[in-house]
Order: sequence, then structure tokens, then C-alpha cells
Amino acid sequence: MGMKARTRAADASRSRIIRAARARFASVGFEGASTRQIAEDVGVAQSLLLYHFASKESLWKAVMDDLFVSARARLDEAERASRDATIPERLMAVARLIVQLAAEQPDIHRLMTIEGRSESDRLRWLVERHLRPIHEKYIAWIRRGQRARLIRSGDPVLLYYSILAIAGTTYSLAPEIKLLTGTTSPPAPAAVEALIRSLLQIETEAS
Amino acid sequence: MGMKARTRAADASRSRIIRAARARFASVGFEGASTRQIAEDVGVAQSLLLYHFASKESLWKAVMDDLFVSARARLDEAERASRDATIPERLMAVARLIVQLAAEQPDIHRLMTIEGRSESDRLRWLVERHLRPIHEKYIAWIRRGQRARLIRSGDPVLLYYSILAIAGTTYSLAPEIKLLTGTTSPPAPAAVEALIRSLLQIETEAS
DNA sequence: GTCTTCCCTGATCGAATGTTCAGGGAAGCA
DNA sequence: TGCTTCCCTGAACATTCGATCAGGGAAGAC
Repeated sequence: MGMKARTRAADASRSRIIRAARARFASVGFEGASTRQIAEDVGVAQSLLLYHFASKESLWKAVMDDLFVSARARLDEAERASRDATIPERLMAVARLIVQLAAEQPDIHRLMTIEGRSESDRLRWLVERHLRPIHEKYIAWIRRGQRARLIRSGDPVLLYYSILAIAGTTYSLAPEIKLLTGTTSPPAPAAVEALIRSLLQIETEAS
Repeated sequence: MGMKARTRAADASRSRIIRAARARFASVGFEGASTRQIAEDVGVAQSLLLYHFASKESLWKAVMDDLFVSARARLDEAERASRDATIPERLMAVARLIVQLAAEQPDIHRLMTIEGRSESDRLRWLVERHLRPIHEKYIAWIRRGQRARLIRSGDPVLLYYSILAIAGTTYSLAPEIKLLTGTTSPPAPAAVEALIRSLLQIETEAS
């Protein structure tokens, strides 16, 4: 238990730093976030960030790894749970989870849309390490659904990114929508899911 | 002509600075952009930015004003041109223009989604000065279309932001999509428009 | 011609940036 | 008990940040 007590304390620090860093990166971007702000949020010395992570960029990568490890686990689970359903319904199961993730942690979509807009080394890293394995799979699903004429036709990539856009924007722009409408509570995931169903022109099952 | 020659030179500098600033703000955000980078892009001294604009924040506001003045003019034009059409078709005319604007200047959507994610003074300024007049109008249009049962039911705000999300994300995440798929040319605006039509469940007119 | 106006530059300010480094200090092993 | 390991801190580094200020220098007014 002894050694574990030490490493456990270090791990706790690491994850608290990652959580604070995720929030900062998500709101002001990589360049705009400062390691001193993040350290202050956590309540530790700034030099501790560079003790646990070699550099600001390493910290950013750790944030992304942390994010996608849990996201992919839940995606895999959603896939397994819908193993016996039709392709469009499996896709909707995944879409439902994406909406749910976006609602729980709007930071995810914020981080992605911040990085995806300029062709940086960080974006290249992100695409190769995390995005490609996920995205290509579901784009293939859309293609299969289209061949079976169970999903609307059109560029599968466009359809896929539209799902991400609807799911994410709704929650990541919550501050803007709140200022605009005064609404404090964001839309229910079920409402967003229904929109995606319309978008893909997937018939609602009579169950 | 004399005095005009001077002011015209100054105006040219101003707009070149605004254009460069828009690109920087759009790619790395307000905090991440530096006035020195922007000045270097334009090829002028950094102090010139603060001569024309009182501060970095003033420059940002000038960028936003410049963006929305032209956008609103084109929106008004699209409204006038579709004056005699049904509400769903008028909405689609506006949506078509939004897609077109997003395709021509993906910076617009990038700037908006960068600012809309945290409740800052800049966001408050943006909402009151530019967003509210535009958005409230079209959200009211959606509501009218729903009452007439010509547009799918559901939270009008959610529907409106979904339109913006599909229109904008497609083009603002072009770098990411390019890295992922290798595709260099983004989707045609007509394809995006068709998606929005599916989303709103607006019947295609037989013409 | 002189004088004024105004677009623009270079130097400089204090503050903040990411990173490096030496050392403290408690926990675990001998 | 000593000794090592390792989480963590504070001070310092050069660089870059937004902002200020004095002045140059051409164009227009007179």
C-alpha cells in the first residue's frame, strides 16, 4: 500500500491538472491558455505541470488522450449493445451516445472545433491518433446504410460531420444561446437525437 | 481628390489590417492572436494597429463589425428577393445564403464558435450588437412555419442553431476533413442545403 | 513659400509567457 | 536508523505580449 499511496497521490495531481487544462484549452484554445492559469485553477505550483508533463504541448496531448480513452470505451460499449440491430439503428445508437457525451462534456466538441480549423501539427497528431480510427468506421457504416437504401443519399463524410455538428454545437455554444434567449437549460438529448434522425431520413421504428 | 487620397490610403491600411486580424482571430482565437503577428502579415509596424484601433479589443470589434455589415446586407437582399415565397421557402433562401457565406468565408463560423463557448464580455457585446437582431428574426420565422405545419416541430432555437452548425462546420473544419479523407474540395453548397431541407422536413417544391 | 494635419515608424515600457534548474521534504526500503 | 526515491516548490531564464510615446515625413491648406 505504501508505494501505491505515493503514486496514487501523483496520479490524483495528474488528473486534476488534466481536468483544469481541458477547461482552459476548451475555452481559450491552446495558444490562449497559460500554464500559470491552469496551475492556479488546480492550486499547485506552475512548475508542477512541467514536472508531470514535459511541455505545454505534452499536457495538451495528455488531455486529448484522457478524453478519447473514455470516449472510445463508451463507443465500443454502445456498439456491442446494438450488435444485433440494423445498420441505421446501430448508427443511431452511436449518434445517441455522441449527443450524450456532448451534453455531459461540452468541452469535447469545443476542443475539437478549436483544433480542427487550422492545419497544425497538433491537428495532424489528433487525426492520426484518435479521429481516424473512429471516424472512418462510422463513415463506412453510413455508406453501408446508403447502399441498403436505409439512409439518405449524399456524401457520407458530410453526413457524418453534420451529426457531430448538431450534437456538439447545441451544447458547446450554450453560453451564446443562454445570452441570446435567456434559457439556462440546454435541449434534451432526445430532441437532438430526433433531429439527427430527420437528417439521415431514418424511419422511426414501430416498437 | 487630395484629401481623399490621404484618407483612402488610411482606409486601405485599415481594411488590410482587419482582413489579416480576422484570419488570425479565426485560427487561434482572441487570446492566442498577437498584434505583432497580424502586423507582420500585413507588412506594417505593430504600433500602426494601435494607431488605427485603440486596443486589441477594439480591433476585434472592428473585425466583427466589418463581418456583419456585409453579411446583414446580403441577408436583407435574400429576404427581399424571396418576399413573395412561403415561409419555409424564405427560410431556405436565407439558409442557402448562410451556407454560401460559410463556404466563401469559413472564418465567419470559426470566429463565432470561438467566441460563443465562454461567457465573456466580448460575447455579450457580440450578441447584443449583431447576433440578437439577426437570430431572433429567423427563429420567429421557424416558429411561424411550425404553426403552419410546414416545418418539423421541435425547439426553434435548436433547429436554428442546427442550421448554422451544419452550414458552418462543413467548411470551418475543412482542414480536419482534408487531413482525414484527403479530399481537398469541400462539399458543394447545394448538398449542404439539401441536408438542411431534410432537417427541417421541408418538402421539395415541384417547379 | 510656410504651416498644419495626419499616417506611420522605432524604441521602450512593465507584465506575462513557456521552460529550466536547484533544492526541500516526506514516504518507503535497507 | 540511515539512505534513496520521487512529488513538489520557488526562483530565475530569455522571449513575447499589449500598450505608450516621441518624432519623422509626406500631403494639403494658406
